[in-house]
Amino acid sequence: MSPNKSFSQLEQAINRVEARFPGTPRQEVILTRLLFHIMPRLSTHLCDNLKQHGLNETVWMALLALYACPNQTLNPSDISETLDSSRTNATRIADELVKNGWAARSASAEDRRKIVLELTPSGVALVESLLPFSREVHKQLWADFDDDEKQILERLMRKLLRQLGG
Amino acid sequence: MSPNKSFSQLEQAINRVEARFPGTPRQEVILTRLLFHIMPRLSTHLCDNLKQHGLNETVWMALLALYACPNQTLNPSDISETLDSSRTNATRIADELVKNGWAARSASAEDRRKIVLELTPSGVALVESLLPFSREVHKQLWADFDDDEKQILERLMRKLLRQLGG
DNA sequence: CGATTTTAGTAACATGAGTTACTATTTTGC
DNA sequence: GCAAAATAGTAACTCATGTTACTAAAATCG
Repeated sequence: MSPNKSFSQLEQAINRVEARFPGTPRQEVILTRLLFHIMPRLSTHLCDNLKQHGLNETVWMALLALYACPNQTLNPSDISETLDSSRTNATRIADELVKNGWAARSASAEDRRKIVLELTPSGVALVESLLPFSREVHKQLWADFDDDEKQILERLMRKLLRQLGG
Repeated sequence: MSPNKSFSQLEQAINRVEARFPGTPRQEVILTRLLFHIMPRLSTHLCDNLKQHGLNETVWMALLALYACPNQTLNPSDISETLDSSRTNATRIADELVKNGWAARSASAEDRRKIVLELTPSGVALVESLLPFSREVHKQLWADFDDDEKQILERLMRKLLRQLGG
């Protein structure tokens, strides 16, 4: 993973830049950098807990998206939208799901441009066997945060997302 | 960029998974997903504002790291540590800096395993010309957040980072 | 001191995801 | 109804970065 010991090295760099060329919006820079520092660690953390079962974060989310659908079917475009990734990537994810027998591709009857991806029984079984595990990981990740803190954080993140046009 | 309209699609999926297989730690999942939703947008946002000047987020951070040093020199390993990326990537970043004439490579006198990267006058000029611009972007990004909110957010993010071993 | 371990840098390879370009199909608007 | 525009899926290519393997040069310690 990342070889860095802590965030402090970066903080010192910020301080020294300020000394040489004053005018840093210090807290704004720190907040932004904290996000960049957190994300690879969060990714790795969640992925590690899935890799043991032969899947990665993206494929897991796709499985959940399928599982969430009434008839557990989705078009690649829906995958792309729900996972917030490109249509190209949706094709790849579909390939991966089919290759592992977790979903099956078939042509759509009503719109022949479309492909239908349907979760197989094996896919359903995988989701239901991993869900409790995944939920435990999420609970532990946020275990140090009390209800107030989580509430505030959710509000602030939504605000940031809005600012970024999401 | 990302084709998704909003976060709501994902929230609905979370709700439907809960309906089918109860027990979701809802807020914890939402918080985690918000981070994943925010980051690509934040990356793109910051990158867009640098691409116009022929550099990307990583190279910009490396330039700043060099600029922050007393004698504006750094070893590739230092780059790797400060930017929280692999030594391999540090080599690539160094290649990029040298190729553009922003830094120069030379052998270290005291430790012959090491390479010294030194910011050139052209590199210094680039940093100082872009800094005000970059600072403006940061200020606007967090403009909707008051001091209290930023304070709390910083505290909570540091806590999360600690939880992730950063 | 000399053998072993650690550190620095890098190249070759692997992974994951975006961009562009293309085809087939459907929808729209005269 | 049909020409033009929009949409779905995909392949080929590109970009950014991590992993593994290797070499050379210190540092350690017995």
